[in-house]
Amino acid sequence: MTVRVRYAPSPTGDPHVGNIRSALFNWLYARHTGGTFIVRIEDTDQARLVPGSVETILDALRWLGLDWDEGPGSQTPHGPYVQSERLDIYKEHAARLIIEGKAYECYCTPARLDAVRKARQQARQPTGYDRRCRELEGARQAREENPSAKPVVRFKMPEEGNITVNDFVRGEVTFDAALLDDFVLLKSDGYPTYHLANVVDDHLMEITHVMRAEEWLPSAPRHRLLYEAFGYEMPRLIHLPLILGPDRSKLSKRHGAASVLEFREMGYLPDALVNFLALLGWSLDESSEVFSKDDLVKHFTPERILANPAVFNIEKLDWFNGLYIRDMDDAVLADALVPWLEDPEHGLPANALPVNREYLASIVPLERERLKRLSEAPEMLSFFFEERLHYDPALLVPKGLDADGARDALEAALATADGTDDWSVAELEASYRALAERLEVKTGQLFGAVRVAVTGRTAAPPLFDTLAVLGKERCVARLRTALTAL
RNA sequence: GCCCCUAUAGUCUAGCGGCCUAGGACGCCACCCUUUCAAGGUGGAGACCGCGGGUUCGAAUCCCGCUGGGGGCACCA
Repeated sequence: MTVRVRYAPSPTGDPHVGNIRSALFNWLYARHTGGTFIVRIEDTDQARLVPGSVETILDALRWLGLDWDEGPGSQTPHGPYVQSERLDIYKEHAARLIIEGKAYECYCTPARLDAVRKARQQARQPTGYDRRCRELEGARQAREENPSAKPVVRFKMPEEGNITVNDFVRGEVTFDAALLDDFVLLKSDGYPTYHLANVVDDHLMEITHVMRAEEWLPSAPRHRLLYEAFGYEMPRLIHLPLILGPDRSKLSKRHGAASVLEFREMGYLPDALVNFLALLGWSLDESSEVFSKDDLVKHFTPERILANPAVFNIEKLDWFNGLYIRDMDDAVLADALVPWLEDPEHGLPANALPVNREYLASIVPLERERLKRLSEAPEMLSFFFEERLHYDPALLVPKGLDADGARDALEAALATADGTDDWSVAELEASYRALAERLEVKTGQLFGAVRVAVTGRTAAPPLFDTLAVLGKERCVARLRTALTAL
C-alpha cells in the first residue's frame, strides 16, 4: 500500500504555524515513504472565506519547500482538490444516507438549537441537538414553525453504546455514543460540513493516513460512524499534539506572530523554521536536533510523534535561525540580505541604495555570526553604508580616559590612518598596537575609541577587519568627524 | 456544565521495569578565548520524574484515584 496523505487547510486567513506543522508532518511522512502528498482546499464555509488566502497558503508551502504531488489545478482522477468544486459529490452522499435511513432533514431554527443547548447545559447534561426532527412528528412540527426555511441534513447517531477509535499515537479512545448528537452533514446553503466533506474526500482521494491536530480527536467517533455508514474503509488516524503559546493556550494571533508569513517577515529562514517545527511533537533520539530537510525526510516516522502539547518557544527558534545563518555560504547570505537592506520601509537609507554587491560581499563574513534574523541586517550593517554617523560623544571617551585623553588618542589614530598606505588587516593591527604602546594607553582604550569613531557604536565586528572593509577614505573621514563631535 | 486527551527542569525533549547518583538542547550564570559584540570552548545552577495509593525483589517507566494543563461540545474548520 502506498501512502497517500493530505494537508487540508481552509482558506480563512494566513497559514498558521500550528496548521503548517501538520502540513510538514504529512509532507515528511509522504516523502519518507515515497508516498503522495496532497493539498486539498476545504472552502466549505462561505462566511469565513478570505479572498487570496488559498494563494497565501500555497505560497507558505512553497517558501518552506513543502512541494505537493496533487492539489488545486492538478488534473487527476482524484480531483478536483477544492471542495467548493465538489458540491454535487457531497449532495449525492447526503442523499444516499437519507434514502438508506441513516440521515434526515432537520428544520429546527438556530434559535431553538441555542435554547436546547442552554437548557441542557443548565441541567448538567451534555449539550447537543435533541433529535426532534429525527421523528416524523417532530419534523412536521418544526416545519410548521418554520415553513420557509431550508433544512439541514443530520446524521443519525446511535443512541447508546461505545464508539472506539484507534489513534496511532494514543491508542484506543472510547466515547459514549449517548453523548454524541446528530451532527449536521449538509448545511442549509447546500455546502457540506467538515465532517461530511472530509470523510467523503479522504475516501475518494484514497487517503491512507489522516494526520491532523488533536483538536479533531473529539470528532473522530463521528467520522468513524460516517465511514461505516458509507461502507468505506477508514484511514489510519494520527492526531498531532497542539502547539501552545507561552500561556499554554492554543497558539494564536494574540500570542504575537502565529502566521508563517509573519515569521518570514521577521527574517526567519525556512529551513530553520522547519527544523524547529519538526521538533514540536516529534523527536528522533536523546540528542539529535539539528536536521536538514533531507535528514527529517530520512528519519521521520509517526512512531516518534508525541501525545502531549508543546509550547512554542521563540528563543529556541532564534537559536536555530542563527545556526542556519552561520551555515550559509557567504554569497548566498549576501543575496538573501539584499531584499532586507533595500526594503523601502525598514531597509537602509535611500542614499545608500542600491546596495553595492561587492562591498556587501566583503561585509557579510564580518556580520554573519552576529545575525539571528535577516531582518536585523539593516540596523546591524547600517554603519557600513551611512554617509555620516551620529555620535554620542560620551561613547567616544573610553573608560579610564578623559575627553582630552580621547582627543589625543583619536588625533594620533587619525594621523596613523592617514599615514598608512597598506590598508590591510595585518598592517592596521600592527600600527595601531604600536600606537597604543606609544600613547601608553591600553589597547582596549584606543581600539574602543576608534571603534566608536568609525562605526558610531560600541558593539561591532573586530576592529581591524571593519577598518579594512570600510576602506581608508571612509575611516579617515569618520575619525575627523568624530574629533569635531568630541 | 458534559466529554476526551495529557503530565520528566522556565521551554523543547530522551527514557518504554533494573544501564537513572534522570541524558541532550534552548534560555540563564561563571570562566576561557578576546580590542567591543557575537560565535566557539569549558563548567555550573535548575526536575524530590505533579500528588497519593497500589503491582513488583525492584517504577520516571505498569494500574487506580486526585490535582494541574490542554482540547472539544456550531448550519467553523
